[in-house]
Formats: sequence, C-alpha cells, structure tokens
Amino acid sequence: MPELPEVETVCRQLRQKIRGRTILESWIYDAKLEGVNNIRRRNVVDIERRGKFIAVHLENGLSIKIHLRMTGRLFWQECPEGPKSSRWRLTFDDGYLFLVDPRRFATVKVERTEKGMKKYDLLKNFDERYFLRTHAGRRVDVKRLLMDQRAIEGIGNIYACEILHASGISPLRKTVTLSNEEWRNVFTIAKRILKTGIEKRGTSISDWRDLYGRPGQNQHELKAYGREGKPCKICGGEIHRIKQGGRSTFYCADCQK
DNA sequence: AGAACCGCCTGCTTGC
DNA sequence: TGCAAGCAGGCGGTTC
Repeated sequence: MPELPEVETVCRQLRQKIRGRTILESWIYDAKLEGVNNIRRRNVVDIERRGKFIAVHLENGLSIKIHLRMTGRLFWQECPEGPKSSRWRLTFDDGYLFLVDPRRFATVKVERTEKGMKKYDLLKNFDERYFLRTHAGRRVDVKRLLMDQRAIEGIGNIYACEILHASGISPLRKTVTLSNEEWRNVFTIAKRILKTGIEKRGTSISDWRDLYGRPGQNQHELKAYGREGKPCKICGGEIHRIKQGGRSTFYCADCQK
C-alpha cells in the first residue's frame, strides 16, 4: 500500500513528467470521482507530497489532491487506452496520466492550494517538541500512534512495523510509557527507514508500482513485515503476527520490549 | 475528550 | 472443480 516512500516516489516522477505542462482533458471513468472539475486547460505549477496526499498545484490557485489509499496507483502511458480498473485520466500533449485503483478507495478532490506546511512530516519540518507535548502522554498503542496521520504524516502499516522492529520497541507498548529518549531514537530510525524506502522506490510486496509500472525494491529490506514464523533478523527469535485495531502487526517478542 | 469500532470496496486465497 | 466465505486495510464517520 502506498505510504510516504511510495507517494514520494510517484511525486518525484510526476514532477519530472508534468510540471509546467497543460492538462488538455480530464476524463472520469468512476462516478465516485465526480466533482473533479475546473482543471481543463490548466497549467501544472508543481507537485508536492503532503503526508500521503499528492498535491498537483495548478495556476489558478487550485490543487488536485489525490490519496491512493490501499490499491491506488498513478500510471503514465502514451496509449490512451487505460489498464484494467482505470478510474480517471488526465490528457497531456505527450501522454496520459491514469489513476488505476481496483478497490476504489482512492480519492481525488480539487481544492484551494494550501499555504504553509504542517509540522507532522518526519522528512520535512517535523516538530519533535510539539509531538512530545501533544501526543506522548496518550494511552494508545505506540504502533497505532505511529499510523495516526494527525500525529505523524506518512507512516502506514508496513513502515510502522519496520520502524518499531528496528527500534526494539514492542508495538503493544502504550505511548505514555515511552521516554523522550526512546521517542527520539524512534524518530531517528524512522527517518532512516523512510529515506531508504524512497531510495528503493517503494515496497512492492503486493501491487505497488511506480509511475512507469516498475516495482520498487524496498521489499528486500523488510525485516519484520510479512515475515510471520520466520527468524528475526536482529536476534534470531521468531516473528509473530497479531492484530491491532484490525490491522496485522509483525514483531519479534524477544527483542522488541 | 479520547479511544474503539464500522463501512467502504474488489481481487485473491482458503475451505468444503 | 466450483463456489462461497474469508481476508486485506487507510481513513472518515459514528459510537462508546
């Protein structure tokens, strides 16, 4: 599923491909996406990642905000015929941008371009002190807090598991039990893991592909997620799978305390 | 107020 | 073999 590294990957590719170009046509295949109007003949000023959102800034002070949710992908191709499960298509003078989404969870909205930047993104201007002041005292499982977009933007299930595994912290710990030092260690490790994810162009364990349909390479870096019953790559213990809030968590009970 | 739960969706896997 | 049930999960809305 697209998380921060996957969204960043596609944003960088989009910036290369459509910045400064004009949207010639917008075509909606899925009625759920109706309301994507007022973008025809508009020039693309820039592309920006905001958490897991892709913001395509237009010249008229509006932005297209895309959220890929679970199975959404953006594809560039020169052929006007979209792949299976195409939901939306933008036409440019040298090709087409498709939103492909089998599960139909992805959302597209046109709204006023946001000014300023939130301080919840670990790879932008993350405000550690604000985080510790606002969220560190909560009584929610630490893994669920890592995935709470109001606290930290961009982390989903896969990277939350990887970050906690590398940090040696049990996903079941309550947020309030972590010391500031432990939190700072989590931030440092999280930044490293997310940056690696971007360098590897994302994690393609199921159906993630980049703008040109190529799989990423970060799945080879995973040490916890999807490794139920296999030995922990840090201590040799066994990776367990549990449910937290309806989502699978993979962790090592021996070295994650 | 904060934490937990539910519904949205479809393709793939599992089980009889 | 074929069909149905089970499962996957981000997020907004609702409930506890």
